[in-house]
Amino acid sequence: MPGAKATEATRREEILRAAYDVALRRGIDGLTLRAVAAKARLSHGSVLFHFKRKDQLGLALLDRVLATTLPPGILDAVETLPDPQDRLLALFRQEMARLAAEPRLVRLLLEYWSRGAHNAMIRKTLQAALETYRAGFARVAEEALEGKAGHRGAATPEGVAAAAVSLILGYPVQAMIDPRHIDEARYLGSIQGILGGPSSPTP
Amino acid sequence: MPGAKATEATRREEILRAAYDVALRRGIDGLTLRAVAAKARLSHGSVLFHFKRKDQLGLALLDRVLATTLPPGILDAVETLPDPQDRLLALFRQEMARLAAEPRLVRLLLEYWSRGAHNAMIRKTLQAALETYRAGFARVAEEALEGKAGHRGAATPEGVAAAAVSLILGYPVQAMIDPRHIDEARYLGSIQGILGGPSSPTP
DNA sequence: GATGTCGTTGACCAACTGGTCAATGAAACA
DNA sequence: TGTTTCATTGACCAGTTGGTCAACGACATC
Repeated sequence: MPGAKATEATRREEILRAAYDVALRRGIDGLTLRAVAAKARLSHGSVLFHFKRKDQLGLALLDRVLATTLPPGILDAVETLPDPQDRLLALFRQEMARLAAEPRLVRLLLEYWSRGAHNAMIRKTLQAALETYRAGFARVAEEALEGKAGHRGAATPEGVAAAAVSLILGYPVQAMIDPRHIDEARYLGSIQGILGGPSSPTP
Repeated sequence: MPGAKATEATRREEILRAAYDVALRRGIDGLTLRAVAAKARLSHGSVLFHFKRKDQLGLALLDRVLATTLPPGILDAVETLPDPQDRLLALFRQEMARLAAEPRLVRLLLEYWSRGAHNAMIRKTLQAALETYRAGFARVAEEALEGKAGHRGAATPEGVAAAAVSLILGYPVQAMIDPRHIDEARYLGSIQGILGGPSSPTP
C-alpha cells in the first residue's frame, strides 16, 4: 500500500538498523538492497529512494560500524588515573575487552577493511577512524614514555600506538578464525608478562 | 578451437596462476569464472571442467595464498642462532619484513579471512594454517621463556605466539588502509624498545 | 473539496553470475 | 585406419543483482 509515509530521518534510521542487522548476520556479501528492504518491511525501491545508490547505504553503515568499533573518546574512562603507565595499560585492557566481546562486529569491520583495499571511499573513512583511534593511544603513550626517557630508545608514541592497535585487533581477529586455540587471559597475560607488569592481572 | 589438449596437471596450474593474478588485482569479488578463463585464455566452461565448482577453485587458490603468507618452515632460517631470545626476535623480524613486503598478498589473505567467518571450509583451512604458523612461534617462545623462568609470570608460549602473530599481521593490515601514518621502522623500533632489546636495531 | 508534494510500490530492465550440455576435434590407442 | 577418449568450446539457462520509472495514494496546504 503506497503512501504510508514517515519522516525522512526516521525511515533512514529504520533502514540503517535493518542493514546493520543483515550485515551482522550474513556479512557484506549478503547485504543486498532486497534483503535490507525485507528486513525493514519495505520494497527495495523505497530503500533506493532514501539512499540514492547502494554505496551510500554501505558507507552510512560503515559509519555506524566504526562508531562502535573504533570510536573516538576511548580516553574518557582512563583519564582519571594518575600514573601514565597505568593509563596506557588500562586503555589497552579496556579496548581489548571491548572488542573481544563483539566478535561479530569485528568480523564486519574486517569485511569493510578488505573492501577498503579496492574502494577509495571506504578506505578514506577507515583511514580517518583509524587515525583518531590510534591518536588516542599515541597521546597516552607519549606521556608514558616521558617517564622513562632514554631507557626505551627506539620507542615512539606512534609506534607504541600502532603496536597496541595490532594487539587489540589481532586477538579477536585470530579468535574469529580459530576460537579454540586462542585464550584471552593467556594472550593478555603474556603481553603483561612481556611488558613486565604485575604477574597477577587485575580483573 | 576445441581439442587443443593439455595434461590435466598443466592446465590446472595455468588456471590457478590466472586465478591468483585476477584475485591479486581485483580481489576475491572480482574472481569470476569468466575473468579467470579470460586471463588463462580459455572458455569459462573449460575452467569448470578442471574445477568442478567455483568453490574448489577458490579453495585451491587459498592453499596457494596460505603457502606464501603463513607458510610452514618459518623456523628454518633462525634455527642456527644459539640464543633462544635472539631466535624469537629474529623470527619476528623475518616474518614482519616478509609480510610487510607483500601488501597485496596480505590484502588477499584478509579477504579470505573475512570470508572464513561465513564459510566453514575456508575457516577450516585457515585454522590449520594459522595453527601451524603460530606453533612455530610457540616453540621458539617456549625456549625463550625457559631462560627467564619465574621472572615473567603470566607469559605462556601460546600467548606470546598469539601476540607475535598479532603484531606481524597487524602492521601490514594497518598499513594497508593507512600507509601514510604507519612506519615500519618506528613500529619495529617501538616493539623492540618495549621488549628492552638493543636500542639500535640491526638491519 | 481541489491541488500538489512526496514516500511507496512493484513491474521491468540490463548486466552478470555459476552451472549445464551437446557438439567438436585433437590425440592416444587399436 | 577406425575407434575411443576427453579437453575444449560456446550457446544456453535460471537466478540474482542494482537501478529506473510510471502509477498510486496518504498527507498538508490552500
